Amino acid sequence: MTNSPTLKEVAQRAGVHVTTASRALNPATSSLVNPATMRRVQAAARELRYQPNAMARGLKTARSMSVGVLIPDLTNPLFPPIVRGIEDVLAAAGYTTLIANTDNDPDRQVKLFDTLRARQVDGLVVATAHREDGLFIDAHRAGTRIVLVNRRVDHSDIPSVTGDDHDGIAMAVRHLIDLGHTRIAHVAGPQDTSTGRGRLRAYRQALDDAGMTLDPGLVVAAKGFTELEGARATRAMLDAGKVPTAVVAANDMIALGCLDVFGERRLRCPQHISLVGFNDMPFIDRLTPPLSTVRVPHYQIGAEAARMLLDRFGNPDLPTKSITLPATLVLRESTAPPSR
Amino acid sequence: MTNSPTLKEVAQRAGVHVTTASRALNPATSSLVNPATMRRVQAAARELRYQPNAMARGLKTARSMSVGVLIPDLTNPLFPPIVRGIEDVLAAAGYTTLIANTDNDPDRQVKLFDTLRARQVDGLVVATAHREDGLFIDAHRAGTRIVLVNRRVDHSDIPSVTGDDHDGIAMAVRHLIDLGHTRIAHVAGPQDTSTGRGRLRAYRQALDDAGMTLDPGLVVAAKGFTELEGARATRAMLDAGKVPTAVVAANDMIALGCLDVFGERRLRCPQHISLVGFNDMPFIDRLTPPLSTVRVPHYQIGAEAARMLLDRFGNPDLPTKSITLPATLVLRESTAPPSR
DNA sequence: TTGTAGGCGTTATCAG
DNA sequence: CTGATAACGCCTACAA
Repeated sequence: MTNSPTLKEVAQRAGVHVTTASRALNPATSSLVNPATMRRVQAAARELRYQPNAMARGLKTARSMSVGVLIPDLTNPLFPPIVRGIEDVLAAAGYTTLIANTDNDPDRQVKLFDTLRARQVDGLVVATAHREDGLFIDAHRAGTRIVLVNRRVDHSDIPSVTGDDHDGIAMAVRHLIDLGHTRIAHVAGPQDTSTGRGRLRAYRQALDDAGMTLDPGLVVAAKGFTELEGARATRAMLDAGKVPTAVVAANDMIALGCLDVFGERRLRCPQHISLVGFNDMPFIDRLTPPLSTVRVPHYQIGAEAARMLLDRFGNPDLPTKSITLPATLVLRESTAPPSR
Repeated sequence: MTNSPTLKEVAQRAGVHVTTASRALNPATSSLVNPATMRRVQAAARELRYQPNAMARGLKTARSMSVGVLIPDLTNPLFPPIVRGIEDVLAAAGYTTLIANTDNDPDRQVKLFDTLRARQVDGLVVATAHREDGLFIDAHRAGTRIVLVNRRVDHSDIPSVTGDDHDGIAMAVRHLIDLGHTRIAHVAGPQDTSTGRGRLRAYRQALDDAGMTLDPGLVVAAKGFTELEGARATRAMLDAGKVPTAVVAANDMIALGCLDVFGERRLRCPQHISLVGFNDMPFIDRLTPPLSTVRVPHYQIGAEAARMLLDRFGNPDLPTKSITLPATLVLRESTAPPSR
């Protein structure tokens, strides 16, 4: 951006040494400087619209005051609220957020991770972790500050903030049972993610708790949390002759895919078949029909993760913790008693 | 991130001087170095997972290899596609994107602008400009590299990439006229933005071109491109006793607000009243009813803006240009002939 | 082809 | 309270 004024110029204008100017402008050290000179320096800084050069400062202090955020894809409406939560908390603390889209591509993820390292980010918020993600396990072990959001890594003590998957699914299944459903299917998510796996387990357990036996044909797994994959998996189930009266989708994107297939097969929702999603992502309430789903407080997840990261900056030896935020069942119009 | 290896360490491991290591690792200068030593250096770099410190490099080269992006709010589904377009092009050129949300708050915008300046961004992509936006006019004049997306600034030669608002609205109005509508309203956007103003003008002109006289009561302006404001403005129009048979909304968010009010007033869309939005933002096709709207290629707008910025980095004296990308009318189920 | 010296803008550490 | 000096990690003349 052309030529930013430097501290030296501010100092000259104020008639003091660079060091003094530095001290005057730095809240932490400004108490050591004469109020009068302080005012002069601040005036000069204001007049020149001085902004300290973050790169120079970072080089000296070995802190970039920036945090990297790894997400699969910003255009998936699930993530912007999380990112906003992160940004709002971080910005208030003076940190800048660097967002990187991995597109679920491991190579890309490594590359982006390295770019972020090159930029000397002080820490990372990661929404793309897989259950056995060597990249983050190693980095965490090596001392990189990482907080996981949404998904966890198996057998690892990387701190994390997630929604209550287990309880969310339990409520969804319970709700369908209460409506009278007995053939409840699950279109699961990818099993190499903690969310995909955890929600499937929760579904199994919920049926078990209700004393219902599970029909393995009513469980299919999507290979990604996408509409297309949700549709593919649902089609596979239906094509195998398994027609449930209700479906619990592993997330809202997958539920969208279910809905697409219901349309193809002339299955009206909720008259012929009920559907529950997961996440309550933006705009899912305006679908036809408005989707019943499990709400997870995404903004708070992001905000909490950022706070956790900041805490760890302050005290690097803080014990690892994992926060689970409560889920809520949001009933709209995609669920109804089974038709006979 | 703990202690990144430095160039010095790489050099030591390879048994060469720092300078040589620097040259070996830098594509531009690597031709000056002995192939054998080059291999040694590269091996050492790989083993240490060396990443050049972007801050140190930036300090020396006076370029941060980063670009700031100013948007109102990431959770508005209009923006993620634009941001993705920007990021994809920029990342391919080795640039990092810094996203900042202004929330339409001028003070916040100034603050974020300064933060970005502090980070020494090499340029800016701005989606938040107002028609008379002193901040960007001044910055542009002072030599800051800026490209505007979506919105323009009046009487200014800041380069920009926008969708074809005029043609888009013209097609929408034409379509409604062709369906037989004669009482066509416009819920306009904020008039201090080029999009809000431009679309209103286009609406007027389109009526005029069709030889229809404009009923001033059928034009209301929202104070923001939001669902709430769209609803407020629509309510005001209806409360004034003006009931159109069709509405052209200044964008999809406003259209959402229109739909809300139609619901309140028991006006069925499209049976009783037709509606056309603008932007074709994600998920607007899954509404009840699926919204007819004007599609603007947002990803391409972002990508094109990034390319323009890169061009200007390469040649700072490039003449300013403004690119307009074509709009398309997307007909879905929110428009129908007027009922009698 | 490789090494030496200096400096980018800032702050930490001394000394005055 | 203020000033001098060095250093952060990298790059770029210039010299060898």
